[in-house]
Amino acid sequence: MFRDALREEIRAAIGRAAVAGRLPPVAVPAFEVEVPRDRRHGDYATNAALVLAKAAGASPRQVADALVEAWAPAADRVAALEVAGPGFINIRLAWPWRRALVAAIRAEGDGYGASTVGAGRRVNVEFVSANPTGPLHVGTGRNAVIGDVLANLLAALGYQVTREYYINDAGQQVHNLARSVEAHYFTHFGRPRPVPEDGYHGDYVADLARRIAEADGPRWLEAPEAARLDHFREVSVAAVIEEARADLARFRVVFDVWFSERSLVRSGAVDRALADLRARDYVYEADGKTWFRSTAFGDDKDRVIVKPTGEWTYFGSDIAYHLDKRARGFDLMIDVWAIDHIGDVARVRGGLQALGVPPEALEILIYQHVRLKNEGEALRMSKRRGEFVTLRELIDAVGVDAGRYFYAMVAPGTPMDFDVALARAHSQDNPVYYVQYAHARIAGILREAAAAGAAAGSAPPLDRLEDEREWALLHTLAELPEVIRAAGLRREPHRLCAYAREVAEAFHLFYTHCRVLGDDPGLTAARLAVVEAARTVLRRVLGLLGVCAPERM
RNA sequence: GCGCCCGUAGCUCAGCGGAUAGAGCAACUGGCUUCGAACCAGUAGGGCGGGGGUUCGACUCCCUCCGGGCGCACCA
Repeated sequence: MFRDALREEIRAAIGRAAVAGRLPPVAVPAFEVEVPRDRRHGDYATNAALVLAKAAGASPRQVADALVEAWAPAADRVAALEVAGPGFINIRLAWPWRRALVAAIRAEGDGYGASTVGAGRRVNVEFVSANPTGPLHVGTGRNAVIGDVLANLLAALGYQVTREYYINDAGQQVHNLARSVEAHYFTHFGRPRPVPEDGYHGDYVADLARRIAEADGPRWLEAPEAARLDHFREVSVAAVIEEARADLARFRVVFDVWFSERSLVRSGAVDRALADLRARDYVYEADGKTWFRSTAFGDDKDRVIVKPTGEWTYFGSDIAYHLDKRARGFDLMIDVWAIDHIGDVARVRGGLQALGVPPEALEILIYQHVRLKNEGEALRMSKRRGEFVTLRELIDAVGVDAGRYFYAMVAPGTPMDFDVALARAHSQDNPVYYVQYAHARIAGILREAAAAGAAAGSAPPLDRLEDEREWALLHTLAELPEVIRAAGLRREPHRLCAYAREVAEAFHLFYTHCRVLGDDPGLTAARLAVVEAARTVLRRVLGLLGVCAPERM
């Protein structure tokens, strides 16, 4: 609330300075009100004079002096203005305004930090969408957390958010899975067959075959191959997806829509997309295949869209899939993809653009791989070979809270080294506990207060707040709306973790120096109000991260 | 070879064009008869891969080189 208000005051001051002839009448440039890194530079600082100097034809410090003179803020809002450094104006707030934040946060409650910048626009966040050919692995965990936290952030910003999982149940990979299950099925009934070279080799494949054998007996041995593979594929995909759904739910990731690629193909949507592309002259036939002119949209070569067999490539159905999302009324589509798909971005964007979808309607959020190590040894993961660490194993080892925080903490664009052994050993040192501990301490204070009959009440005497440590905490709490906005609009969930740590640190400092429960009922009530405000913010941030805010630890 | 991404403290990572680049872990020192010590206070440790450029100001933007990752399928 402070930053926005200050920005307005400064804008007005620039106008007044111009009217008074202290500044030439120039267009007001974009300027910032920010929290200075060094607290000695005040509570807030603005670079308004620096960005104004050139157009004003004066030195930044002269402009700053003029602005300060024209501003002359109310004494109960701003305690001091100071021109410093190259021409910053440093701002120190007065206590009456500082205290007003406590009342504001208490009034807004759990809604504090939300905004309406999304204006109800409909957003589809598609994430995870792992091939339904085996258990989710630890790399997927990163995708799950990035997508889920981003969805939470967008909802807090006033977007109408749908979480979606695209099930690739139509292509070669699920066919390979079916053939792998088939091999185990025959083996199960004493007719050993090797798992195909390009099949899936994990133990779970044998489990899938055994489940079919137990349910249906040997009757598929003599069934027509096509019917058998169809059935095996369908049953196996359903089982794998069910496992994924359960693992994700345990990780507190719940999807609104599970969208089947197969259903899309059956509906004829893919054919219609191709017909449309053809009508617009973006496809041609060559070498017995149908090609899409993706080079027209910056791709480095044209892409096959229909194979010689008449089957779709994944790319064809992907275009139809995104068109389907548009048809369902989404203004914005955000796909969360691992870095290994980066080469596909241009063609999918191109395909949609060719069909008249505006480029800004699709955003692809690329995140770097999770590199696995075990005690320093690099671990190569391969779902085909059945060599991977599952998401479930990770959660078993470190828990949901530490796992989610761990993934959320790192910027999507940064490769993440993940030492499994270290993750186990260090789960007790996970920064999430620092944050959760602050919340548990707050809960403890409020328990004690209730037991002693103390409470902030509806109108605590906030004028009793005058300690700089109290303000340091409030100052941090004031940033929540800004943090949610930045994290959501920039698609950078990790900012929440940095902020959560700052809030916890400010609270721990406050706790160490400012005794809450004491002999002075007025001071106790005022500080309890601060504690409640801190609890509101911590809950909110942890809630957005999908991490528990514990009452006790 | 081409395209995209990443190089910041011993390790893992933050850093929104601004003032003396931060945190966690690891190391070392000190603090519990008072609301929870999963905490706090302090010491030590890097000048941001190299070089140019833009800017009043660059870890941040541009160019280039070096190192690493991913991709360059009729797999998804």
